Amino acid sequence: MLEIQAVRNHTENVIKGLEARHIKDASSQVETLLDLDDQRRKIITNLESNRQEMNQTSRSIGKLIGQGKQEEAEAAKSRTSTLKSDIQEEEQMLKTIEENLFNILVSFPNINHPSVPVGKDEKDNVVAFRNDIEVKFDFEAIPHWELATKHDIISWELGVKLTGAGFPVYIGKGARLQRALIAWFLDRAGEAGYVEIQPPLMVNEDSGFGTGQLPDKEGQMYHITAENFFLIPTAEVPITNLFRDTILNEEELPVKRCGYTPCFRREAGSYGKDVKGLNRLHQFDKVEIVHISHPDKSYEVLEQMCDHVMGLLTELGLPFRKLLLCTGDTGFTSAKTFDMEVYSAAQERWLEVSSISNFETFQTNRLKLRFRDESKKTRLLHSLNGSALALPRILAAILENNQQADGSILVPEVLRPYTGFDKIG
RNA sequence: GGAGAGGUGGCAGAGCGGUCGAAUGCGGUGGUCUUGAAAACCAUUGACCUUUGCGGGUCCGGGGGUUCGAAUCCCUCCCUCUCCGCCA
Repeated sequence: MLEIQAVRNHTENVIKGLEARHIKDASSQVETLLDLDDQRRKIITNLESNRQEMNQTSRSIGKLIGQGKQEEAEAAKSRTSTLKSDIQEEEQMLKTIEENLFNILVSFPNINHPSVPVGKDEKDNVVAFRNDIEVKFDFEAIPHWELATKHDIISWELGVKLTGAGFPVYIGKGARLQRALIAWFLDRAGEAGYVEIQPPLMVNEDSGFGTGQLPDKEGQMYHITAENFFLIPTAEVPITNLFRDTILNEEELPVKRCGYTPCFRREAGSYGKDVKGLNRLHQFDKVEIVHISHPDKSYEVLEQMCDHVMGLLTELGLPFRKLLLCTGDTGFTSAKTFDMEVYSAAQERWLEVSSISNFETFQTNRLKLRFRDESKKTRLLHSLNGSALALPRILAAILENNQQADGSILVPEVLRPYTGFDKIG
């Protein structure tokens, strides 16, 4: 959620930012917002002076009665009843105005960083880096869903039997390879200074609001109605919410956390080749890194996080590219996002395996996550997170890119200590 | 699932319907003392909103009510803890 002060102080910027995001009627919406804010502050001023008088008068009544001045006490009482109705009326108005204000404010996406290219959709994203690994086959490469079935390491049918489409069952070496990836990712994150967290996989509404899934985006999450809990769509939600309503000391920064969790997404409306095999699932595994940063350092941190993820991809020997997302493709809560995509030689397409974002104060404003600066003032921190990494597409890429002419699949060197085997098949 | 207890400042823990943003202790910070440290002593120590500033206001789990006035009384919702039952 944008800070109202920021909208007030940098109005032009905000309007431009919203327009770059293709928000309809950005400038008139902002105008409405500022108008409401104005009304709000006027009412507060009035309300507070009435309350002041009310407090003082009420207090004097006690004294007057004590002194036996009944008449004066009665006069004061009648004054308070006038004040009381004024106050109630103003409170009601304030409540309405604040609700309207809040509704507009939560509907606004984050404003992009100036370095983010203006664009409409994924076609306008910019390739920021590409490594020089190339995968070529002198035989007919087959996609991972066929490889998985052939080696009996993933069963789509059994997943359907147990639950439904998008819930695959990993078997034998398939399961082991997943576990190896998770362990390796966590170990590497730990080496990079991220403290490992095992959070709950369900969160309450407050948590959903804190990271920006609620309101409005609840359709993307599985909802446990009996308890009003939500299955987490990413570890970002519980791990970032660890710091909800927190004031950190500057010495405690930066805060670095990581965690492995399954992620649950309804993915309503997805279909076609995008959802084939492991490309899009309702439940998948992911290791997430979360960073709470001093506002002056967050863009430095964003690059560090990207470097960490690129390091993983390099060690896995996968062809990848780093994309800077344009304004139209950046997520609702993010100010700047890099996606990492791995090339799948068998599918002949790029697969998104990581998304690394700086949310600046968009989440921390909702979370009330602040720190005390040198002058002892509280200020909002910046929050960032990134997948390091999401499992299914990495698994898909490994299977496809590492397939051999004899049909077997080589396990990347770095994973072998974790898998205990060198190849599948 | 059954029964009970409770939700107050960073923590612990008082609080008569009015002078309570709230005693006290611990912790934190600054100081005195000390070669230094500890101890002791003194002082200080919440967040938010509004205001250029002075100041003012709000907040004792959330919401509502009674009252001139509510942390204190009433209603309601939420949450936590303890015991019993069931159970990995």
